[in-house]
Amino acid sequence: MAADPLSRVFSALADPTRRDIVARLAVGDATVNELAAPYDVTVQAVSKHLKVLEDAGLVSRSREAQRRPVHLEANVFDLMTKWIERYRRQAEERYRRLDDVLRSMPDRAVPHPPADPSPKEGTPS
Amino acid sequence: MAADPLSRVFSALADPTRRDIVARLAVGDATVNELAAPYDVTVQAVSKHLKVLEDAGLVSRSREAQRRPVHLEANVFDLMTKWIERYRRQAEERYRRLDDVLRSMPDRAVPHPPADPSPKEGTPS
DNA sequence: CTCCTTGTCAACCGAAAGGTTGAGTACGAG
DNA sequence: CTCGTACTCAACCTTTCGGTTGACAAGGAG
Repeated sequence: MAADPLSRVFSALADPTRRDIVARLAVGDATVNELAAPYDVTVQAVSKHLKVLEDAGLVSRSREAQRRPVHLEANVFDLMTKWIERYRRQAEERYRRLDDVLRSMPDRAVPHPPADPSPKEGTPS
Repeated sequence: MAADPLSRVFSALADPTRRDIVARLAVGDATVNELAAPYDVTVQAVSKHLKVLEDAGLVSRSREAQRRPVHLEANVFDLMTKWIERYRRQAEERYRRLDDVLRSMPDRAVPHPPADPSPKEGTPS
C-alpha cells in the first residue's frame, strides 16, 4: 500500500468502480451488499474496494448489528483539492508572466521559455 | 491503460514521483534529463512516467532539436476538481439536511441516518 | 564523417492490484 | 440450539506497474 496519504487518496479514486461507490455514498450511507448489488463482481471484491477507500480515509465503517454501514468522509477531498489548486495556480501564474514577457518584447524570436533554473549549457556571452 | 480520462488522471497523480514532476513543471518547462536528475532512477523510468502523464493529458512534449521540452497542461486539473466538487457538495448538502432533521426532533433516538433509498427491511410499523 | 548527448523502444523482472473461490466470524430469527 | 444473513479473511491467479538493462534513432559538436 502507498505510504503517503495523497497517493492513497489519488489511487483510491483511480478506479471507476470506487469512484462510483463514492458517488453512491454521497447520496447516503449504505451497506456492503447494497453497494455490491449494481456490479457483476462478488461481494468480497467490493469489500476490498471499501477497504482501499477506508485506508485512504474517504470512507468509514461503523457497526450496527451484523451490518456495516459505510459512510463517506468528504473532508478528505480537501487534501486533493489543495494540492491541485496549488499547482494549477502556479502554472497559471507562470503562464500569465510568460505572456507579459511576450507582450513586452514582440520582436524577439523567444527561443524557449526563460524559466529554466539550471544553466547547464554555459550561457554564451 | 485505463479507458476513461478521469481514471487516467487520478492514477497518473497517484505516484509521488509523478506528482513531484508535476510540481517541478509548474515552475517551468524542463527536459527529460533535468527532470530525472533529482531522482535515483534511470532516465528511462522518468521517460515512462512522462508517458503516463502525457497519456493523462497532464503534460505535452514538443520537439526542439534533440531536446524534448516537457510542458504542464494545467487545464486537465479541471476534470478532477469538477468531479470532486460535485460529490463533496452533495455530501455536505446531505450532512446539512441530516443536521436539520436531528435538530427538528431532539427527543428521538435516531437509530440510523434516514437517507437509505432501498427499504429492504420492510419498514416495521 | 565520427563522436557524444538526448531520448525512446523492447524485453525482462518483482511487487502490487483486482478479481476469484472457500472458509470463518458475528449476529438476529426461528 | 440451529439456521440464515452479512461480512471479512486467506489463498490463489492473472494483469498491470514501476523499475532495470540493452539497443537504437536523431541531432549538434569536433
